[in-house]
Amino acid sequence: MEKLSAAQARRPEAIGQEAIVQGWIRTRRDSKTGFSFLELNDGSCFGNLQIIAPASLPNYETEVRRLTAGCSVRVEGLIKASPGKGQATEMEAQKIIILGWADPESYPLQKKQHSFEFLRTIAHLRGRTNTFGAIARVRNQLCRAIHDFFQQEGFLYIHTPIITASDCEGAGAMFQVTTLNLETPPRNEGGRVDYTQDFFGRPTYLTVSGQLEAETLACGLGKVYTFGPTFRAENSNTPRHLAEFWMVEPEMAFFELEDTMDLAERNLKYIFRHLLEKCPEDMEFFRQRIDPTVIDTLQQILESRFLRVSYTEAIDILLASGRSFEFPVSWGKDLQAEHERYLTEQHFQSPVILYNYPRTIKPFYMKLNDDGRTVRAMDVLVPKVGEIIGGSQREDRYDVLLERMKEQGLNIENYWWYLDLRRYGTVPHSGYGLGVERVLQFVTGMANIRDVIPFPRTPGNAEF
RNA sequence: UCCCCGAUAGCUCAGUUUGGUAGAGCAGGCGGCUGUUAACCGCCGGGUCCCAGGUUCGAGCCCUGGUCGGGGAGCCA
Repeated sequence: MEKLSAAQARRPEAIGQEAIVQGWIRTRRDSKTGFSFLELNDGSCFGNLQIIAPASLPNYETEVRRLTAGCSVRVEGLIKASPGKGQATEMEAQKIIILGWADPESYPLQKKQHSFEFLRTIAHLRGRTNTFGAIARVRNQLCRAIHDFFQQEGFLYIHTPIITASDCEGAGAMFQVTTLNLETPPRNEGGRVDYTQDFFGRPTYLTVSGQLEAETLACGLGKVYTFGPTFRAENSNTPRHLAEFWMVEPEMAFFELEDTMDLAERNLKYIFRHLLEKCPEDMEFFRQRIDPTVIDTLQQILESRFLRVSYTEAIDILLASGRSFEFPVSWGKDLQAEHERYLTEQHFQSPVILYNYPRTIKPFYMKLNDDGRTVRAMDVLVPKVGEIIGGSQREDRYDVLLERMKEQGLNIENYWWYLDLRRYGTVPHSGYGLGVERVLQFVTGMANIRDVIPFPRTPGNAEF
């Protein structure tokens, strides 16, 4: 007998087939006229497979009638058209084997809504809920869409290192990686820790971005992207930050900033279209239970062109808005969350690409404009979530880059290889970073980033 | 890291204003009813009121400190 997933068994084509399905019970409803309804979910799709368990089953009274949420079962039976509403098919069970009981007195999940705060404390079980099942499936399709998009665009998928010796990549505090004994580290004559005895013979860290390494490969292979975990040791406690998150970083030789904005727009639209096509049930769940606007918002975005607004124009818009912001607006200061929200949610009511930021608020690697005051940076801002893409054209002139590195106090010796890219056959090139969890938040409407990754890492929290 | 808010049954919460040692719904058990579908109806069991001090005849409630969680801010994706 063939094993079917719940997704397969729910399709009308399966009617008439004898099959085995396996999964976890969501709920049981007894009918006194000689059978029970079981809702079985195996994660293969949002919906449950309805099992009809007749009282004639030998273990009906002893076992089937004791099934509660969370129990795991194997069911053999016949898939039939369902006379009830709510599902096309159902399985009439011929045999039900209980694989594992779930004591209802202690099993934490019930057939009701739980708070996301509570579910976070049982992250090992929350994948069995509607919401986290839907997120896992959307996350999967999101990653697939990312790969499909870049492959179709002719990019090479490359792997950049997780462990890096760059002491600063312009993106915040880092986690140190060491095999030294922290209780009694070796010391040199000056009394400082002797890192020549560490595993790599020098201080090393978890990467905060694969960008610099991606640049080296782009300057030889053309269009590349890296996609992996990224680590930030910032003490950030917000619904939009994780200490460990996933990021896609395309890097393109011979791309100017305008090419990059176009790519970012195609990239996001490709993802949104893919998710609407591949996850209609899950997206409908998010629309009904999480945020009623998610589907409409994505569809509107697909039909419109992203606006491109320079930082200077954005400042003018904010100043002319007549709004009183908590943080005053002035040219040269970075935009605050409230400013970005005003632009995306009030003024434009759509995603916006801001570009040409003041040099003083951006990292060393961004290309200086001819005005000497701004750099070729671009951020894609979306309503509610804020920045989901940050990118730039990279500085490709050796002298200018060296000057900016000194300006920002970098240890030049660690970046000799990065400077070499400008010393030998330098080319204009650009890239950006796309935060996977931020995109997931945007498309699902989930308010807290800790609920779009299975095992969130945040300050003080590394359970599971 | 800063500023607010919160922690009461397995879960979601009320009770805090005005101190007098706890309630509802859901979940669970039992019974009823029904091709049901977050099923429905009745009964029952279930609490270290986050922790440690303090005030008081008496603290879930007031005070102090801590722990954990949430929201906002900064940093950023």
